[in-house]
Amino acid sequence: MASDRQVLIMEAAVRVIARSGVRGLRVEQLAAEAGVSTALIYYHFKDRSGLIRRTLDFVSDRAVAYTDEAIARADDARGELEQMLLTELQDTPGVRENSTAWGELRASAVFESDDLRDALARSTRSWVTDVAEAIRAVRPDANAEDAAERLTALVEGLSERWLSGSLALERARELLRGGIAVELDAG
Amino acid sequence: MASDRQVLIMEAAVRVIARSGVRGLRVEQLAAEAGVSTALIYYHFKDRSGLIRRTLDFVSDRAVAYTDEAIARADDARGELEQMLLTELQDTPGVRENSTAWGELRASAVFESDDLRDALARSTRSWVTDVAEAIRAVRPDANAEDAAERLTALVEGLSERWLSGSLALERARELLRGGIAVELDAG
DNA sequence: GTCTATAGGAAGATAGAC
DNA sequence: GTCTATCTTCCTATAGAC
Repeated sequence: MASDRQVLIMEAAVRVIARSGVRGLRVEQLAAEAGVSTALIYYHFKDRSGLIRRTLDFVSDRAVAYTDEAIARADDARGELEQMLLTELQDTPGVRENSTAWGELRASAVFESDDLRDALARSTRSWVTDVAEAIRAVRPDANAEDAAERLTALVEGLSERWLSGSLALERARELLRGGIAVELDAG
Repeated sequence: MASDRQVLIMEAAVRVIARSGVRGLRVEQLAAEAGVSTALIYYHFKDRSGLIRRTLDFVSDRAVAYTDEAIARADDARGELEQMLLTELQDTPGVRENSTAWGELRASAVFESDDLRDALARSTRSWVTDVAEAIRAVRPDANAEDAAERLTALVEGLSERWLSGSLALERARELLRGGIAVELDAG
């Protein structure tokens, strides 16, 4: 249900959000980035919060795509799990953009409508479920749901620390690998 | 360096930020909350961003105070560690306010000056160090630094999920308790 | 130090032509 | 579907009296 034009605008929105935050996104600035007029943005997305809401969906779809690619590169169940989580902690432009935007959307949802919060909760749940499944593939006896929920929350916490300059990327990745090991060791 | 009036205003600012976010903070609204005029706020804090910067220092000082109180209530080393971390996941007005503001600080630092980022990194580091020490008191042989960094990042991740409506508070607390157990079990 | 009143400027949103 | 032009609202910040 997203036209080419809409995709173009949402791609630009992710770039702007990654650069200035949801809070810093100005419709006029986005229009310039996308090479369209502000009126067109309102035409396609109704209003600013509609735009943000649609962009959130867009970002989480892209994250799913990244994750799928990452899984494809793994050659065993353990590697698949590591890939699923470590993918979010990578300094390639696309991933960094996506992670930054995701963190922003999460943070701004604290003050936004139930609509945005629900969408975010659904995306989160779906990610957790996928990770739980990957954990079961490695350790069928584990409490996979809890471990998955912790590991994904850990990824978000580490990612936010990385992006806010409190933690070096390589250190964040090392901590995450350790966290995976710890969860898989535990009953 | 903070007069009574300034403290009054910053306390009100934390309440407003917890309710509307840093981006949602309106100077006029803050003036009403604090029971002063907008002009007085500019008189004391120069401008909006000066106010926010000072308020964020105020928040991290308060977080340290909460943690100290929590530690005092514990009766053994393990309880001390749990208190230090679980304190941040509590739905009392003061803590929720502080957690919300802290999350806002972290999220907005992604796009702010090095000054703010450095202050945040220092506060984070100091928290991690305290937690690492508490871990060593329970398990002297543990890799306390890594565990502390993961557990505090986990707290932030869970807290953000709670505040953004993706996770029930009691579930977040349960996951955190589990996380502490898992880290203490591991070598 | 503190207030009232207001200047001045963004930024979201829309009207109307093409 | 898309643009140019503009309206209106809202908000930061200051001037000036007390």
